[in-house]
Amino acid sequence: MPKNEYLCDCNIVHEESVERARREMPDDSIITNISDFYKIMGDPTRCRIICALKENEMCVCDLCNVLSMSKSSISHQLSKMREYGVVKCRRDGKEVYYSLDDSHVLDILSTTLTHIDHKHRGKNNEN
Amino acid sequence: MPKNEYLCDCNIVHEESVERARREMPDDSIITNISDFYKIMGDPTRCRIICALKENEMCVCDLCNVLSMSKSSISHQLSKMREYGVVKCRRDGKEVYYSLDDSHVLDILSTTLTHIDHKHRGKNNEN
DNA sequence: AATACAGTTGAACAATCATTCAACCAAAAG
DNA sequence: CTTTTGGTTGAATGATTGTTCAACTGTATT
Repeated sequence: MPKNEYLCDCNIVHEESVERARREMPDDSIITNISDFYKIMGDPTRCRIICALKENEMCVCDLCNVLSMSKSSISHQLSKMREYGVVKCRRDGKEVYYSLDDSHVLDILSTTLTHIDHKHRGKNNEN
Repeated sequence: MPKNEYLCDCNIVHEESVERARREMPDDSIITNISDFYKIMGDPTRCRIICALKENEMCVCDLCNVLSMSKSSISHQLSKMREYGVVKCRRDGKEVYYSLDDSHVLDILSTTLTHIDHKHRGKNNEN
C-alpha cells in the first residue's frame, strides 16, 4: 500500500526505517560540508601535497620538486585547499610558504590510512 | 644553484625539506587508495546513503524515498559503493537490502563531522 | 506461460574538474 | 626604471562523473 508521501513507485516501503532515516538525516548544509571536504581530499595531487606538508612548511617550488609537477598546477591546487582552509600560507620576500592549517586533517588522514591498510592488505600488487 | 635532479626552474629549492618529503611520501598505490576512498565519500548522494544505512539495512526503494531520488540513480551509486567495499547487499525475494560493509567508514565520518563542526561553526547561514 | 515488480545496466548528456598555456602580479636585484 | 624571479590567475582543453532514459534481469504471482 504505497502512500503518496513516498515518491517511489514500489509497494514495499519500510515506513519505520524510512522515517527514522529521514529524521536523523543531517541537514543539507552539513551534508554539503562533509562531501566538500571529502572532495578536497579526493585527489591524488592534493593528498600528496598534504603528505608533503605533514612535517614542515614548503614553498611552491619545493612542492613542484617533490611532486614533479608544474608551478601553475600546484598553485591552482593550493588555492583550492586554501579556500577550504586545509592549508595556509605566508609570504617571505618573493617566496610563499605553505603549511597545513588544520590539525584535524592529519587525524582523518591517519584514520583513513588505518582503514586503507585494513582493506587493501596484500591486494596492491594485483591487477 | 638549481640541481638537475630538481625539475622546477627556480633557484631556492630547500633540499632538506624536499628530500625528506620525497622519502616519506607514501607509494603511489597508497595515495591512489586514499584519494579513491575520499572520492567515494565526496558526493552528497553517497554521504546521505551512508547516513541512511547508519542504523539499519534498507532496500533500494527505501533509499529512493529517503533521498527523494530515482531508483536508477541510487542503484548506480550503490554499485560504486559496493565496488569499493563501502556497502554490501543481500537479496531477499525481489528486494535487495543494502547495509554498511565497513565499520571504519563511520569512524572516519564521525571524525570528519567533528572537524566540520569545528570549522564551520556559525558560518552555515552565510552566503 | 504471462504479467508485475524490485532492481540493474549501458549509453547519452550536462556538469565538474585537473592540468596546461600564456599573461600577469609582486618583490628583489641590477 | 628595468629585469629577473617566485608565484598567481583566467581561459581553454580533455578527462571524469552524476543523473536520466530506456532496455533489460531475476523473482514472485496469477
